[in-house]
Amino acid sequence: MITITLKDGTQKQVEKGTTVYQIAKDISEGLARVAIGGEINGKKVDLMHKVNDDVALNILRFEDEEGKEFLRHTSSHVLAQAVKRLFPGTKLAIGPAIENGYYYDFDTDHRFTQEDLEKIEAEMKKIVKEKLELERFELSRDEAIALMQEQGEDYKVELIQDLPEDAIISFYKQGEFVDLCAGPHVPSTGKIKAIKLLSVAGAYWRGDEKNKMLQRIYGTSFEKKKDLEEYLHRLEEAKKRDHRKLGKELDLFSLQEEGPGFPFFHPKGMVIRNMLEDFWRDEHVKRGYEEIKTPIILNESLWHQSGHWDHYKENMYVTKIDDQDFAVKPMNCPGSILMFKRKMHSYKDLPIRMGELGLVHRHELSGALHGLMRVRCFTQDDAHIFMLPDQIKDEIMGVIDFVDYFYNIFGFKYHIELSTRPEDSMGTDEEWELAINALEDALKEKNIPYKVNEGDGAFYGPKIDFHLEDCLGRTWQCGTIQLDFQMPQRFDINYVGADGEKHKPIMIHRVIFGSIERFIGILIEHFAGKFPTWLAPVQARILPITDRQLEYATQLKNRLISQGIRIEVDTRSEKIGYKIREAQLSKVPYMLIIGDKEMETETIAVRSRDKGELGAIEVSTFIEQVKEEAINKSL
RNA sequence: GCUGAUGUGGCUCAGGGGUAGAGCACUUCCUUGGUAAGGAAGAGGUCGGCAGUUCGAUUCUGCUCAUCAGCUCCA
Repeated sequence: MITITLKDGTQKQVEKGTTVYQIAKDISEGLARVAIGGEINGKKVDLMHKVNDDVALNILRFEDEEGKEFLRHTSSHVLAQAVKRLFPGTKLAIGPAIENGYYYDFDTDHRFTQEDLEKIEAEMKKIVKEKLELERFELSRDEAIALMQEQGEDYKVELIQDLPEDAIISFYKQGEFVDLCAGPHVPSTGKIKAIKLLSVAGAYWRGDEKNKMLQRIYGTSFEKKKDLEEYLHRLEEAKKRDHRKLGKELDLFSLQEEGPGFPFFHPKGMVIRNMLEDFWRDEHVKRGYEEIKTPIILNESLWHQSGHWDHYKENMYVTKIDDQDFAVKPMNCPGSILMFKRKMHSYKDLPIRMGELGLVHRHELSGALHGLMRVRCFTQDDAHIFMLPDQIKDEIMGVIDFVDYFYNIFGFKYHIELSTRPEDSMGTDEEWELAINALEDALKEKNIPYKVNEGDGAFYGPKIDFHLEDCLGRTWQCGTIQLDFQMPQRFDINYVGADGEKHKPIMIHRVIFGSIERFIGILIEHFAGKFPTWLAPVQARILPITDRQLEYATQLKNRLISQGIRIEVDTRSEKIGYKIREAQLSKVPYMLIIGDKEMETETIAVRSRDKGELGAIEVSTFIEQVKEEAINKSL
């Protein structure tokens, strides 16, 4: 007999080799029906798992995130099984559960079409109806390889060969289908109640672009039909607020064939951009930053000195001027450093905080371009802080507070990730350790939880990344703080210390928006185009009821413009209902309706985009309200 | 860059080997209507670009460019 400690602390004696399913069943009949697996000493296992030692067991249920993951994992096997049934000879690669679904990679000469997806989905539903039980079995390495070779699964053979010596090689079998898999799974294909295949796309074998491109089928599945419907609904909602769609509809920006990845900002998009930049400037002045502007084209020797030529050249645009090589800047730091070098600095001057809204160009792969989120030229709201070693922590914490303040203005939640030294990097181990420790210390002192991304840092230093969460729960990397001991050495920049000797300052690179272009893209989706009053390209639209009010409308417009309110007049001879509809669709925060009544009493009938009719108020009252809303940046 | 799909008036899309069509938007006229679509007429496109097949191509083929989905990469 062995002892099982359950999550609530109770203990239970069971026979050695008892399955998790049996234990769940013994605890309660009802639990066995909703259980899909367990967590033994923190490791996830399925119901088929046999318990052989004293362990702590936590029964996982369908409603748990883990439960959903098991279900998606099994679904990927069902997908593979369906494909094997319909397209024999297809070779299987890998098929994991992912955040909202699963995928499976296939190698076949047949090109999967949309119709194929429908057929495959139908076959999957059949497999679900068959309620095939999943059986787990283990094989020795040689047996495993032999089995997979027999089935012609070359990719699986490769996977097995790469498994570590002591790995347990397990398989799962459902009906006629057997797949190499570590598990865990749900006990039967019948547990999957709702299945949907979403798309097919190419993916490299093992994620390496040197390898063969396989075909990847994406799908999702749920234990309840309702959950699937909700998920599909959420996808629809996300589509509706896609910044590329809204950017076109609201006339904010565009991308032209003549400049792939180089966005055009329209007058209305420019208003948003300018408001963001104004806000950015105000806040930086308050925090002791100085603003600079450096050129976008600089000569090759600068980029050699900075290390970009060696580490970043594939992404740089180069040109020749008077027979000399030049490059368009992909980053702003070298320019800032030249600015620092223009004169001698005393230790008393530090920290020096230099901000720049810097336009950079990067040659991104054509397939990576995506609206405003991924472009080839963008403006970084960059700043470089030059400081003494003992100022590092305070400066980093200052930036963290700054970022926090900034994101709250827009109602964003965020989380933080710390990236460490990449393979292609400069500097010594000691410097990297010092830099990483400085970032970690600041985070710990602020008591902020963070995730570590090994090897994901910049080539000159580690970084803290801020990942925004929008209202649909999607995340976007925006702000980053990067610590740099390299550039000051490479450029030999110095300050004079209290001892009268030269010393190397330490440098922070940081952005808050990340790129203004991307940030605007995120804002469009976050607000679904309904910008708060302070950002709205048009804050109010005057809607005259008849042509008799046109002249008054123009006077009113001029009055509001002189008060700094962004305003339009709809002068068309249309009915008021129609004008309201259009104003609402263009997401203007306020509609100001004027008819004979309002004209006589010098009032306006205000209709809010979000709250509907607000009734008639004095023009001066409206002006005050809008001004206040804009100043407070109310959401 | 790779794999697949797409590319028709400002926008959303239909069509199809014999030199193009709808709705919305736009212009003009009628209507002057009080909180999400009043009516009529008009203007607007070398069907992404370049070649090829054909008596004839926007439609078929090839190449190319751009976009979309994903991979890779990233602010």
